[in-house]
Amino acid sequence: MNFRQSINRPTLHEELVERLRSLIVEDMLKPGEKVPEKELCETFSVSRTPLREALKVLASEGLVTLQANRGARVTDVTREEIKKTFVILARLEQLVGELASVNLSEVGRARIEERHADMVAAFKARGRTTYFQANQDIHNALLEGAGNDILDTHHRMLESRVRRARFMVNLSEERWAQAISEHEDMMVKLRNRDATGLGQVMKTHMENKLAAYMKVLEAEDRESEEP
Amino acid sequence: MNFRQSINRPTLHEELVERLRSLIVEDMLKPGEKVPEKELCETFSVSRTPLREALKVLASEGLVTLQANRGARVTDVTREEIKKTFVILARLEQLVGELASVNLSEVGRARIEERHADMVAAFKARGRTTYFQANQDIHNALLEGAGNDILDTHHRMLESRVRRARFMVNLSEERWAQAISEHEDMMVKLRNRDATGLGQVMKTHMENKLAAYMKVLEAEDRESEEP
DNA sequence: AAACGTAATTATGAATTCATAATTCAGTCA
DNA sequence: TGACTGAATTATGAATTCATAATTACGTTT
Repeated sequence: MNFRQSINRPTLHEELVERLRSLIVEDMLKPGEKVPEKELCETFSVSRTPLREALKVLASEGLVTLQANRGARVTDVTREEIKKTFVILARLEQLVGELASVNLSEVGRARIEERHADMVAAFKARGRTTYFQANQDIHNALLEGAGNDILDTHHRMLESRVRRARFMVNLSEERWAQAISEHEDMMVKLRNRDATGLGQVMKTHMENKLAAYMKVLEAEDRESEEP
Repeated sequence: MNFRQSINRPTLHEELVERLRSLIVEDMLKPGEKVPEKELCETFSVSRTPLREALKVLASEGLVTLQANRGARVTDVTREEIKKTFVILARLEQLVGELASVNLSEVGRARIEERHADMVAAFKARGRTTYFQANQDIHNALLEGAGNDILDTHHRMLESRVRRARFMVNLSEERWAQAISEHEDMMVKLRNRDATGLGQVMKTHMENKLAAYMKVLEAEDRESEEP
């Protein structure tokens, strides 16, 4: 039995890392903005020490940028960096696919199929929130099913940097339909335990996400040029 | 002109992260050992605050493990974790190869060829230290040539966890020769700007490193079983 | 002597304090 | 009016202090 869990009272800075990460990923703290140390200390009612420790950790993840004597700012992820991150994520996803094909239990696979059905239903009903949730669940389940916690850690780090980007991508109806079709493909490959196949699809899936995102951005660029 | 450099006095905790990382990677602080907070404060003559900040960062990189109210220990990387790390590294190396093939300048490539020649010479003279250095330089140059700094960051993080492992691997004469031959292959692919090819070789190179490492460990296991 | 319990010591997490760098803002001069 | 100067204010990095958890040392009991 595992007693760790029950005793485990996470330390303040750990909790703060989580909370701050959420604030950034959920876009409550916007890119480029200064991280209001004092204010956050008050809202979380902690002293500066653990908060600053948490900022150091987030900085090492790249979510926040520190400047000596000028405090922390939410990293403004440039388009170039988003590209770079997606390129890496695509490879990690490929690996996730290959590993999950081999390591995922039948029970786990069945659970993913269920969530997949939910996701398709959400698509048909155009329920974006439900869709996003199911989608997220599937990816997390695959990641967990891969059985490589270090892969998991790095995947999460990279993903948090481009989370905002991923949100806006699926807005296009065309891309949405394409994503669903890619997911269908993933389920087929998973059913057949086709490691290489699933890896390939997941890699492509991610690459298409990037392509769709860049397309959205370019459209925005054109708009702002000639209003 | 860039004045940043001249003004740039890195903060204490940043410097400490570097120093501590070195201590761990160079095996001055051994796995499983407690990180002697007080002692290190004295040797670096800093207070506990920046040192502990540095430890938090190293913990997020996985180099150190924190336990609430029990301080920090150098992470004892298990065999399983080394495997998991190598698997990821192999994929990242593959990506490095593909990107470097495309992005590396001719000048950069020439410089790598030079270092490659040094490495081969070191191999022939059985100069391990020189060999390791040249090898490291080549990999760093490729990583830099890939032109993806985020890839670089994550690669370094993962590599630092298995640094010790990589050191002992090349000890076998057989593996050493194989590594040289793989490097020759890499140079050919790089000369031809064969992105897929270089990626493949580099992936395999890393996978072979893992295999060799596991072989060494298994041999050690057998020894300890029947002395 | 070994096992237990308890007091003393030490180490740790977090708050507070302190020195200094950065920023703001009022006042001056062109 | 607007750019510049320098004092006042604020924010930041780092040292110190404080409360508490963990560890050690020691004495007691069997």
